[in-house]
Amino acid sequence: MPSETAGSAATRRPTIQDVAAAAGVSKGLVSKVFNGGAGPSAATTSRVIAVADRLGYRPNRSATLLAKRRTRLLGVTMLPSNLFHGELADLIQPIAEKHGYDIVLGSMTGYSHERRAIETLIDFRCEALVLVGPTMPAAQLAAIIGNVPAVVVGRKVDLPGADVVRCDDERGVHDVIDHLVALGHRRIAHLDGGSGAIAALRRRAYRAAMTRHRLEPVVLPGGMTEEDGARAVTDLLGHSAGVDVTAVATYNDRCAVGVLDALARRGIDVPGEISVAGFDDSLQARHALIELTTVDQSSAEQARLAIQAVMERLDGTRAERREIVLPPALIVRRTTARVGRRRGE
Amino acid sequence: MPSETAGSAATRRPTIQDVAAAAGVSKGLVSKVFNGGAGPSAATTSRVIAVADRLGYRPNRSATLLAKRRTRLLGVTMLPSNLFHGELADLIQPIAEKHGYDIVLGSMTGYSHERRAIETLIDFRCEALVLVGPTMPAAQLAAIIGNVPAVVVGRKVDLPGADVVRCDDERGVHDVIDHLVALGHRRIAHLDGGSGAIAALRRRAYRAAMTRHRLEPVVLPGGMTEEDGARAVTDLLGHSAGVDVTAVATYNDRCAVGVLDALARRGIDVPGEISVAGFDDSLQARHALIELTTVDQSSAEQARLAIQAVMERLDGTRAERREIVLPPALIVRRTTARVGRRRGE
DNA sequence: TCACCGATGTAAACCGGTTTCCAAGTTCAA
DNA sequence: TTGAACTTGGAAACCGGTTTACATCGGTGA
Repeated sequence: MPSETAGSAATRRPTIQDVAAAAGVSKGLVSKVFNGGAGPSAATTSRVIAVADRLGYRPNRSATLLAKRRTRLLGVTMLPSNLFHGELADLIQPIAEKHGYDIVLGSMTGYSHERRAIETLIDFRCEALVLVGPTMPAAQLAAIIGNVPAVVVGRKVDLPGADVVRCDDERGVHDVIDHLVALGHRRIAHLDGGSGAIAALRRRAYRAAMTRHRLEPVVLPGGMTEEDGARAVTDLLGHSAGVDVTAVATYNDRCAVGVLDALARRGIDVPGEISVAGFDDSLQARHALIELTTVDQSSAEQARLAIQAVMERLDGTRAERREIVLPPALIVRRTTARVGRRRGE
Repeated sequence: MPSETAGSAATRRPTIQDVAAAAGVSKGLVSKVFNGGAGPSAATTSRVIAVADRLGYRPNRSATLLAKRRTRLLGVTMLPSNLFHGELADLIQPIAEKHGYDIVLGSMTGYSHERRAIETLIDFRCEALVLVGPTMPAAQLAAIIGNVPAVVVGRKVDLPGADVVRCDDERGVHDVIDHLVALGHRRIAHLDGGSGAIAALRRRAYRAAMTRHRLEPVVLPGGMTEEDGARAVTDLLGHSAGVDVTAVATYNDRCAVGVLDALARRGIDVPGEISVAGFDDSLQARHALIELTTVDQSSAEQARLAIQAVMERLDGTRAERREIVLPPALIVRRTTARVGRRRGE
């Protein structure tokens, strides 16, 4: 039996050199065996593979990445606790794989980590980035990604090197407001999504839609989560000004669910007393006990188009910037209804 | 102005060699500047940093990983679309960071990808693994992780090298069944979680609890998602055998939510006609329109203990295997009630 | 018999960092 | 004044692969 180098450290992983020595060939040849290049004969190939198997050899990823010209890695930033992001990542994975790319997830927890997450992905030499709902200012974003091909998903942002795939948020918001106005609502509040860029966009769209209907906008400071939605309701009902709001259009479904929660706890009927509309058409929204009126952004389609865009960049098929805007679809469910009377009136 | 090497390829990222050349020092010294070792003087340090800044230098992660003895990387496997996993990953990140570790997310989509996800993390030379709810058989798992320190979260599994942090699932299930029995239920069905290991455990616990109460177990084939829960209800009500079930204890909250959904669509009152209990105490469960009776597994505590366990392994503080079992907490909400009369009886 | 060719394999450079070892210069105490 | 110790920095080995240039060899056609 050929000696396997020292064999002293039971802990050290075998390297390509160990395999080469055990098989009695050079390490260059072993590399060719695994990368399917011309050179090794059939006999050698099977012998090397057998030895590698016996030794439990697996190539060192870092070394491979360092030595190879291309990494075939796709970086995807996401917020792990955001189900929308998670679903998108799930959808992206198999598509990227079909194109021969592995994906690396960069988890951004909170705002400051967004920068770090992107930098980490670039440091791993990802060939392209898929940025799911980044919240940074465009200029900062541009500075960080430099000339790495990127596609931004879900947010309107003007970066020379980055494509954009998103749903037409403005139209989605307008559709919601039109729907509520058609139901007779006049005092329609918007529960916003905080300081992010998408939140700002939807807020502006809300203001525009209200103005178009000659109605006065009421923006409630909110956030991205159920807690934010619930808290906003507490704030709203605390003020006397809030009591005559008959409908709330929220930043996303999560907020809307929080709003429904808070209203239910107070015994306020939806949609009898207040109508509520969300945004995303998440799984939660479809639930029979919730049946939230919301806007579908067709995330599967977004995932597909995002990968396609990035692949075109990598193939060199296309160099000019592209923005793909998908039409949203208003999904009317149970939580919106014709404006009604207040309890006790 | 010092020349910056060739300057021809505007695209190539500057390397440590470029910085060294531009600053007029050796690359070894540049490395020391960034890694805070003894050697460089204050003047040199600031000069090198200035040059690096100007050039936009960032170290190549692969090269660093390859050259360094330690990677200070923690691999975390997760299913991106699973909110429970996402929340756990979110909780793990800051704790790991406090210990000086970065985390790499390995996304496993479906069963076969679980192996690939773990292998990828090992190939990245993660020093330790946090496996969130792995579904593989223990023997396979052992073969893949080899002697990489690992902690399994949420699942009872007996691997010599791997610690386990989990909630006492058996007790959680027993608590649920005891609770339902105390409410007078006798025909209590279990909607199981499919083929995974955790599902098997909870299924067995359910059978044991029923047997203890001298009741006959009824296991409905389910799965992990809302759809599975809803489908199980359809199946159940299709059979005449199903109609006398008065309570359903599900594998997790997601199924339970699906069950509630399906029941609501059929106009079956919960908890008037059927009681439903979940498992996880997820955000969904707490919602005012749902108020699901469920079991809390204190995921924040699990995250903390998981990192602690893995750090002890890495520090060499502890070598023997440890299994930490957290007590579950039954959370009684609205969806379970004293057994009632059927509609129309 | 000779020049040439394809198949197979080796040696060495290289990817971009880190780390060890050593040299040169400075400072300081004896 | 000398030499020990400390500071600062450079040269080179190394991490584990990939890739290029080249060597070797049996076979082949002229």
